[in-house]
Amino acid sequence: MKRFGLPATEKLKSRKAIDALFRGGQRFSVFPVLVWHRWTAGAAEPGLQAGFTCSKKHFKRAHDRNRVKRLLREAYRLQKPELLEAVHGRELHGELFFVFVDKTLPTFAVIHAAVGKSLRHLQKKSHEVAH
RNA sequence: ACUGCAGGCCGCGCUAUCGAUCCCAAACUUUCAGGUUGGGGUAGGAAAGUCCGGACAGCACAGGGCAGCGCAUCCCGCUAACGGCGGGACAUUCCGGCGGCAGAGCCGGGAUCGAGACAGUGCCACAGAAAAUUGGAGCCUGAGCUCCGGGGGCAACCCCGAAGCGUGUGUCCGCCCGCCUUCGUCCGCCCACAGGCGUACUGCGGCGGGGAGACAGGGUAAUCGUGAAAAUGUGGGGUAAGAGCCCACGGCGUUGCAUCGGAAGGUGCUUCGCGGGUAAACCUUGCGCGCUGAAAUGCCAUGUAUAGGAACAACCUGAGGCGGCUCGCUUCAUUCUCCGCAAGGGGAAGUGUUCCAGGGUAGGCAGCUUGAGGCGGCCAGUAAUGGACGUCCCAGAUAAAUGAUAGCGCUCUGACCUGCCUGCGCCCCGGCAAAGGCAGACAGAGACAGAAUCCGGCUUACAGGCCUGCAGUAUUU
RNA sequence: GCCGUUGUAGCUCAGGGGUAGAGCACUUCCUUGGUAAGGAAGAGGUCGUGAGUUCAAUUCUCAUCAACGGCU
Repeated sequence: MKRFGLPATEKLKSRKAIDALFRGGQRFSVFPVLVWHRWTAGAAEPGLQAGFTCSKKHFKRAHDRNRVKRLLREAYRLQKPELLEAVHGRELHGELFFVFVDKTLPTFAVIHAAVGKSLRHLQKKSHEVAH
């Protein structure tokens, strides 16, 4: 498997799963990113599924929303392997959702830093869940 | 060369690393399927707005009426179709140039939701007499009514006064009778008054004309501060005053004829008329329009209520009428006919059994990308566009791919720096130099914007660049 | 993706061709020992934006921008 790949199976796509995550999941914020997460212990297929979004209120143009989501996805893709290893070791299934909450178009550096920090935080959270 | 207008076109590139998705191939694990490796493809001119027109799909469809919606100069053409596009013309209007005293006219370019205001209805604030068969002021007329007196002066004229309007306007003359009556006035007498008597004066009275005035009535539409707009303009005649009332020359519309044009329409003569504007007010005329939309539609998986469909069975919706009465025809009522209304047409209806399906769930497949397709030159055409030929397959996602980072290049911009060229000017005459051009360095910027069934248009957004045509300005030849 | 509605004062809304209004809020004054209530006066508008029709547009037409709602 590619170390930095992000195939469709690692994306959170089911409408039901997303609704459940927003209803029953936990969240924390590393500005300008808001992260929702939910963990299932002892899952048959351990792994991660992630989704990315931003508000239509803050970005009117579809072109700008696409840009924000691409940056989020790219930052996640490049920094996730560490977390993924930890998750596989503890036999967890994690559902993540990254929401961009700022109103101005960001640079890649800002996104990269925020996502990296939130992923380290997530690793701590997964550790708590496993024990 | 610059500026302006109109039209058309392009709308960043390359490399490396790490990814996403679709297609093809290979081997691997293997139940479907999945990942791995290799190769190839992957956003626009507007993908946007969703304003028109279609393709495609489902449903509906006896034939009309009303309503509703849309279109609107003429001719020809293009297109699958259009409210779109191309060419030419007409009308209105704007701009520039020529022309010229001013104009007429000519040339070039732009804009136009450009049918109808002699079918009807409505509206036109404020102001103004009046906003569409109007009548205030003014002007003219006017039967009858009121008034036109006195004084000075030779006279011209001056002064005071009538009616009336209103605060200074406006103010007569002729004739007849000068007779009759004694109406009027003055004086005297009788007398409380009424009345009577006497005397004198005036010219009373009648007729005709003129002037002034108020008002009933009538005529008139030339003038009237307005207003966006005031009833065809100018001149003459005409009249009590006036008026297209009449005439001449015009303006606008219209009838007919002639002529030019294929037509809209133009020109000339002629007939009749001259009651404004507004139809992006209602409306009228002509033409066109079934409805819903890929979340359409078909299929698979899951499948418990029993709303639905089909087949079969027998009693076949309810009420009424007719006949040849176990049956048939017909009327009314309820319901459906998938945007409205009324009529009308068509179909169906209750019960049981069996089968299909099915409240829900929100997964998958097809539709889904080969098409009014792209590219290339050729041919036809002024062009829109069409034709044949060759060649290519060129996005297909679905919490939604087409990207991220770094470097190099390209284009544009510059209160800066360096070099070179031209050299307005200054002076010590070979130096300094405004402004401009070229090259380099540095810095900044690279717009508008992201497919969602697919096409044709329209509209809107857009850094920068390129091309074509026309006009103007300057310079050179 | 498709369909529709609404933009008027700080807020909530009228006005549907002829000088832009109401309620609340705001400012000043009166009243009160003071505040509220009450009374009097006042200020505040590119009628979302741009074109057009008209003598005249908040109103009619077209385009555009924004907000909101519905279909599933």
